[in-house]
Amino acid sequence: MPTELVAETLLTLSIQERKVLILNHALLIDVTHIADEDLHTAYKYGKIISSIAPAYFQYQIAQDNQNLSIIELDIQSELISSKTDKFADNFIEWLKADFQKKSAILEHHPNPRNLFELCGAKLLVTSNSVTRSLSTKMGVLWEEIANISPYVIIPEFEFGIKITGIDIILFSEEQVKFAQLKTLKGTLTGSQVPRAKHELSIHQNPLFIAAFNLGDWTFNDSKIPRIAGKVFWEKIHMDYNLIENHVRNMLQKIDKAFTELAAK
DNA sequence: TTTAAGTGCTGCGACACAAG
DNA sequence: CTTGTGTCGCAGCACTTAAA
Repeated sequence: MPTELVAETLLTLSIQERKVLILNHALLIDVTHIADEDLHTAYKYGKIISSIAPAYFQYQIAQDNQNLSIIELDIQSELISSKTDKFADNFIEWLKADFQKKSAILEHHPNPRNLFELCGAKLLVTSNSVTRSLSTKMGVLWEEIANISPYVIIPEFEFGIKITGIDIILFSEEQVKFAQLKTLKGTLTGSQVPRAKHELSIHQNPLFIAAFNLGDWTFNDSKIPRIAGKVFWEKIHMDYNLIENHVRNMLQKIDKAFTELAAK
């Protein structure tokens, strides 16, 4: 068992090795003051990661400066579009498969799972699964795009570790912040809000983020700040208009593919 | 009266795990 | 090794109540 954990050693390892190392160190963290047992591991991971995060961010930022910096808008644009293009391609493939799957279900209709299947409404049943699936998958896309920034750490991508209630860790105003990243301001449904507050409140500098400044807030807490859209992306030195444009192209491409499949 | 906030309900996909 | 099942996190919508 190593005695201390520093960013420099972590950076030389594979994701899997990082995970093991962090797991081992997490065992030593005291959690007796955390009431909710379900959040014990989340608290441990938070502690470990916040201890190495400052150096980790410094490294990422230095590395970014050395290479082709994302501060260059054309480079940033290139990085974003590679994500959105890939997303569109993958999703359209999924769309085709989903249409076929739904056709098969409607032909045999063994056990209808919802009203649309029961009634053989092919386009409606597909629309239902398409919008839901699209929303969910895009949630991950925002994380991937944000991860382009050296001011961001996604624990899952970087360490292979999921922290309950934490999607993203970011460095801004000289602080390491633990946050949830959602699509819209109103993404969280009523019953999910108290849980989100609870999960965030055990970490230092919690933050609630909506990737887009759309809808109305459903998250409201006196101690946990919230930010949306451009304000967020600027904090991690990314250009909001660039992102919006690439996402617009992506969704229009997907929309077109959906229309064509529906017309068949 | 209109607007905002709070709550409960729904379905889909990813994942873990057990049963076959 | 495959298949079924349960849990969790993702999303949107309807409704009620309180505030402006």
